[in-house]
Amino acid sequence: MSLNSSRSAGSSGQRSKRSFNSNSSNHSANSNSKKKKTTNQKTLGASWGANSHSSSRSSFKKSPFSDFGSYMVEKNRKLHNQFDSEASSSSHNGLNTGKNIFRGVSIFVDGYTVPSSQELRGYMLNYGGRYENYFSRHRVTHIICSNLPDSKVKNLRSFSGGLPVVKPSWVLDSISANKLLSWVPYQLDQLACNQPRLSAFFAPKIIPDSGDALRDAANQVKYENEDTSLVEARLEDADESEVCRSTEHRWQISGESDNVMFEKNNEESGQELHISSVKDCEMRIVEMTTSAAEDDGSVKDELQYSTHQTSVSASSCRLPTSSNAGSNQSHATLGDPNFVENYFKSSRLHFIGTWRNRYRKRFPRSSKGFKRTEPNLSASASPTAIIHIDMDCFFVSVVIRKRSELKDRPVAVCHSDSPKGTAEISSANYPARDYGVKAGMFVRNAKALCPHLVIIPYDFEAYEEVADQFYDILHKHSNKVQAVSCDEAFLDVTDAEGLDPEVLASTVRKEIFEATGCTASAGISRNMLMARLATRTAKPDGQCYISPEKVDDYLHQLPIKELPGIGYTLEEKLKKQNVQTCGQLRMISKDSLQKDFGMKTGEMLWNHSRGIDNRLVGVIQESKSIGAEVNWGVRFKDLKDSQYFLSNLCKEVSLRLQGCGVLGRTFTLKIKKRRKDAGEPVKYMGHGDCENLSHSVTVPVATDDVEVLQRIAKQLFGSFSIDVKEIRGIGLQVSKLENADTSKQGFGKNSLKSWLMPASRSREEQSNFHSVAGERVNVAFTVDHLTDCEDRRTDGTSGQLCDDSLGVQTPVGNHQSSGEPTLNQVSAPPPLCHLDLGVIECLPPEIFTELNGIYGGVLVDFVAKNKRENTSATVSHKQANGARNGGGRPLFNDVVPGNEIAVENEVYNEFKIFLTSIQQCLSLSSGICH
DNA sequence: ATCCTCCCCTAC
DNA sequence: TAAGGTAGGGGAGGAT
Ligand SMILES: Nc1ccn([C@H]2C[C@H](O)[C@@H](COP(=O)(O)OP(=O)(O)OP(=O)(O)O)O2)c(=O)n1
Ligand SMILES: [Mg+2]
Ligand SMILES: [Mg+2]
Repeated sequence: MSLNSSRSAGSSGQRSKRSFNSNSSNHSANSNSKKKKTTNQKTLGASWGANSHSSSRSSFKKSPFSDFGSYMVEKNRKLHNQFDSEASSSSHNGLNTGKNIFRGVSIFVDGYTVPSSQELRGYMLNYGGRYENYFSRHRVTHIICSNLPDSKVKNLRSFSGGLPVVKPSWVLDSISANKLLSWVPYQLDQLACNQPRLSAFFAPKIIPDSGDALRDAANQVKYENEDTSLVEARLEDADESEVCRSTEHRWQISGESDNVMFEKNNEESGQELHISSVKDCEMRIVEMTTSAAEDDGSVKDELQYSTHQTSVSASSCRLPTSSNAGSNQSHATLGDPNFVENYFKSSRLHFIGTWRNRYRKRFPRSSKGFKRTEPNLSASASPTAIIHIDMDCFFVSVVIRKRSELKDRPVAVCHSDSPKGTAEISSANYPARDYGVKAGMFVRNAKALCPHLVIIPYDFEAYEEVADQFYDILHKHSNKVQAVSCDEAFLDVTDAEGLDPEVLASTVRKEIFEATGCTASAGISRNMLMARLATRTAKPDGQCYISPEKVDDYLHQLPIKELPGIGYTLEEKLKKQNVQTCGQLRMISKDSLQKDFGMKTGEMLWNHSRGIDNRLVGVIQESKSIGAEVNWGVRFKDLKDSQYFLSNLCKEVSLRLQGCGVLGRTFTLKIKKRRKDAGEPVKYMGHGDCENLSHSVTVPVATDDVEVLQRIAKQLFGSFSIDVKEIRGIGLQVSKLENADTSKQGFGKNSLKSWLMPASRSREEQSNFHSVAGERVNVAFTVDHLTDCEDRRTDGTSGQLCDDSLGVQTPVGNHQSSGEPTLNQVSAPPPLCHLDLGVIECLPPEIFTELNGIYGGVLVDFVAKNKRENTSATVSHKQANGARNGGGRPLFNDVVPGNEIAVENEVYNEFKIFLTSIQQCLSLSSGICH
């Protein structure tokens, strides 16, 4: 194949073969030194953004008490701020009936506790104490912890600095007793002889020595393992039992038909233990579900999320006795209470999955994709020039760039170096690939293929840094950059006048190498599809141009699996039609493809097999959904485990929403349920063969509030009626996103917001209150909500315009926004903080109850709180401050507006209709609330 | 037709 | 031990 492919635009270390375009004259490898250390601008809340991450990491080394997981910097900042405002507000909301039991007490919670640190925080908040997210000898008066592993006791002893280290039951018992009890009887047993030591104040709580430890372990690998029963099997992932059983199950192992190990895992052929307890468990879930679905004002507290204030007032007397401190540790993976956090911290897929959002923050540029009708076709229009560029074996390259002794050896990135391990290879360098080692493979299979494979650990921070440099360079050379992933992007260089795209690609690659010490490869062609394919040919450390005339030749022999968009399943389906190459694919008519695979997919197949691709290189559009899921290490012993886990997942999702500045209305809970007959997965702590279930609900008020999320998630969870022991994975996804700023302060031209607004915002509005409201309700609500409980951005325009997020904020007085055509659309009900207390208080009780239900039960507390406060001040408070959990009410209230309600006011009447329509939306869109 | 929900598929 | 996430595209099938 006479494609114009060249190598070595950048590397001199292993200066290779053909050098493209001799322009790359002299860039020696040690030009590394002149690297401009890219600055630490980076992202705000995201984990590996150098700013947050490296700072949190370095502080982690010094201060063992700082939280360091994903988003934790942001989280702690918020938590800190929140405590004060929550505490001050709760001092007015009547919850702290128990007076200020903990006045003068300031606790720091270390490690896993029962109840959770968040619950303890809630107790302190409501009973006059303080809660510190970070340890500080100056502020903390008591350290709370229970049942630390011995390894940690020593450290605890050294940093406690003479402060009391007591069990959580001290807090609970004090609440029960309604007075502050002496902490002495509650001193941690393990520290009974508590010796104050000021010195080792910053002794690490956990030692992040992973790198060397891993390598040491590698060096002392025992090769005793001779069980190598190598069997020809193509399916890595399957539990062995499944291999024989199911023909239709999809094994996601891509293109791995080589030798892999096939182990017999015949222990425990899936017997059900404790049938009775399983049944019992199900019963309880069912009970919860129905009670939640029915109109049931009083709620079972023991099944609630560990949200502080609520349970305090309702069950503070019961909790202390019911929860045995430290007895039950069976959360996911050996009872790590911070499992979610820690898990994400180590997950490579989480890293690459969340990278995009970090990139968004780093380059919020809104230079939008350009429109062109026929970008692809005839040469008559200015021929497009697309460059696709991708780092070579990215994760490996970054780590070994300074270890030249490894460059020619087979190397792979993996958590484990065990020849028996089921850890996955993340990336393998090219020498390793010669042995057949590939990303996604179990390390034991990789080792079997390549016994001398060198395993190196992850370094997410470094990946993030190199990715930053990578994109800095790309943006320098083109303003049409479409990020694909942390190591891969498209450039549209059509408009790069006078610049040969190949020269440009070469330049860019050279700069990347000089800046990062890592090589990249590039493909150049007329569209994104062909550019991407060209990159494959170019790798490693090369570039390749595919001219329009060569496209047919290039594709003819190409296996269809190589086409982006064709994965395992499509390949298999097409194989059944005797289609293996693009040439064969072309023989099938578009109609036939569309009949077999659907309209869009059929067309995609038809187009791609011909090298046609009409996509445009464009800026990443705003995100449509945000979620988090964990499908590894998930093993629940009882309902409590699962709810604790889910609660943490909600926290994570809430933080991500806040981190992205969006609120969401649709919530989807995904559950992986062990398939019947599926035994313990081949992969350690994996999910194995599962059924994937999902339920979703759409609420009328967009939110990012953790408590609302928890409430919703719990409700959804209940709707599954699943035995928690069968759960192998959980995920929560939020969609129908709205911009938080416009949602919270933008005033829809056509929504309830304006007339529920505090009068202070608009005098005019106030004076016209009745008439205006009446009119508008008529137009906007009765019509729209009935026809359309649809998602809508707060700005009617599809939302990408910066104008709206920036300035517009149509001052309320402008409410008429005069006869906008958008009157036909409607916004969701306003955020809590925008409700006019006066209006709310005057509502008839029935309507108030309904509204409260719509707001997830927090309205009652909102009113209670605000009645005692300066109303105007609360407007600026974060919504969460007002979103106090209202004592475990069901998420949705089923009180149907009674027909007999005396309507003395037209406004109320319209409002009632609005509520009713919302109610309909709710009950229809969610299968769980009738 | 067009929407919605519940999936499946794909890519990194 | 090990860290199988994330988000968009899209199809099937039901409700409107
Ligand atoms: N199954 C996978 C695929 C990718 N990655 C991570 C590691 C890779 O280094 C990075 C980039 O993915 P690429 O597909 O670009 O693969 P590489 O860069 O490693 O190799 P190549 O030279 O083929 O691009 O994403 C991963 O962890 N697991
Ligand atoms: Mg790559
Ligand atoms: Mg890539």
